[in-house]
Amino acid sequence: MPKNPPSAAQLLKRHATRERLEQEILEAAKRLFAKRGYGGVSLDHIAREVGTAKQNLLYYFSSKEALYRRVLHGVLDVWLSYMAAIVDHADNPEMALRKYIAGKLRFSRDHPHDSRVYANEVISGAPLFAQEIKDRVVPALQADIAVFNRWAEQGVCRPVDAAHLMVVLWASTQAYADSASQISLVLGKPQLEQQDFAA
Amino acid sequence: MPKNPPSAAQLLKRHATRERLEQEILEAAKRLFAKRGYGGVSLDHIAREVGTAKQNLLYYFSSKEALYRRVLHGVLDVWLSYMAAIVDHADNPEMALRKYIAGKLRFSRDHPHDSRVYANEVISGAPLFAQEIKDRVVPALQADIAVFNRWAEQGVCRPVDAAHLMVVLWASTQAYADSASQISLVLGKPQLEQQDFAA
DNA sequence: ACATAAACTTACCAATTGGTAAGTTCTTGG
DNA sequence: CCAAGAACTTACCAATTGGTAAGTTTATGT
Repeated sequence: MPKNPPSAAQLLKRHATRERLEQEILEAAKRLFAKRGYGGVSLDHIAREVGTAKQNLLYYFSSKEALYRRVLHGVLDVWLSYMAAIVDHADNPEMALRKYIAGKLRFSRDHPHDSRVYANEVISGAPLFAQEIKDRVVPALQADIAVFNRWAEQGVCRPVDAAHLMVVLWASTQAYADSASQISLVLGKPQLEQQDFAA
Repeated sequence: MPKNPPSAAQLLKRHATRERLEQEILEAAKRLFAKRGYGGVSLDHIAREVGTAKQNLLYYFSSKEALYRRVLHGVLDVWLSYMAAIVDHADNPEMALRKYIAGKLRFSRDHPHDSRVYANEVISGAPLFAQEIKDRVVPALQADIAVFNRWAEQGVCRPVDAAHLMVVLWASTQAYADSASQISLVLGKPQLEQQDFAA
């Protein structure tokens, strides 16, 4: 009775191809969840977009909710990666702010789907997201808030309510992804960048 | 063969009771659409919330989409009613801005469901809303933008890109309704007002 | 060649979806 | 009391939902 333990190299290759399709699924699911929200998307929908069968999705992800959770997790990864900028320039408030806003605008421009999935989840009260937000987002935000408060103490910038400032920054930059359809309706064309750095 | 044309008074009364239930349905639908989005809500869901049968909804509204359209229309009514403030103080920029921000914050506080329905629709690309936005929202916004531009010409305020200023204002104030769950997670308590007028 | 496991399909399933058609109850004017 | 319309239910319907179970194909190491 021959045993067939696959070699390490083959395991890696399989792992790679599997991950590729998995990523494809996650990507398609993200797009659809971004547009229609969790309840508005069916597994069939996602499967057709990827070009496979619904049951194959369930081979990769044990349930719709599990798939959605993975999407959320990935979204949060990207989001946080764009958030790290502010601490890097902890010496110069204006520079830090500019970098920060630029980074978040880049996030909105480069990852609009991520931004919308995030927004959808927040609007619906973050039923599945609350714990991850509490664990990963809140600490990051509070670190940033702490930086602002330190600046205020040192007199290097005006004393603002940093928490609410963060809310305003977050909302404004996020808007350029979430409300893209409306903004382009108002402006005529979808443009960004130059005008925004003024505000 | 006796004919029974109902009297004018009775017609009014019937009309009134009918409208009351209709409003109840619209209210419940609004809450649910706000939380779960269009695709995430079923007619059964709404009917149960109102305490009647799904088929009775279809007696009042010819289809799910028709109901949703009515909800959207109502949301837009409320939204626009809170938007009229800025033109009333077309003489004093700071006063106008304060009134404006205060009004939109009041909207977010008093009508969070409306705000979220609106946001959901915008995020999903406004598939059913585009025309109404074009007809009703865009003119209002452009009127406001014109006011700002006039101020800039008169030198009574700094020359800003008014369109983007409106985007930022809209996003920031809206956020206090749409992202309520996240904001309260960051702050600990859900509070408003005093801190915001500072920003 | 061949066994084995991974990758993918086919065949179902009960529950729910939006919607139609045909009743039935309620109200009201005469 | 009764005709008549409005308000509401009951009974369906085909299509779709998320999910399970049991196949079948494909790749791979020996």
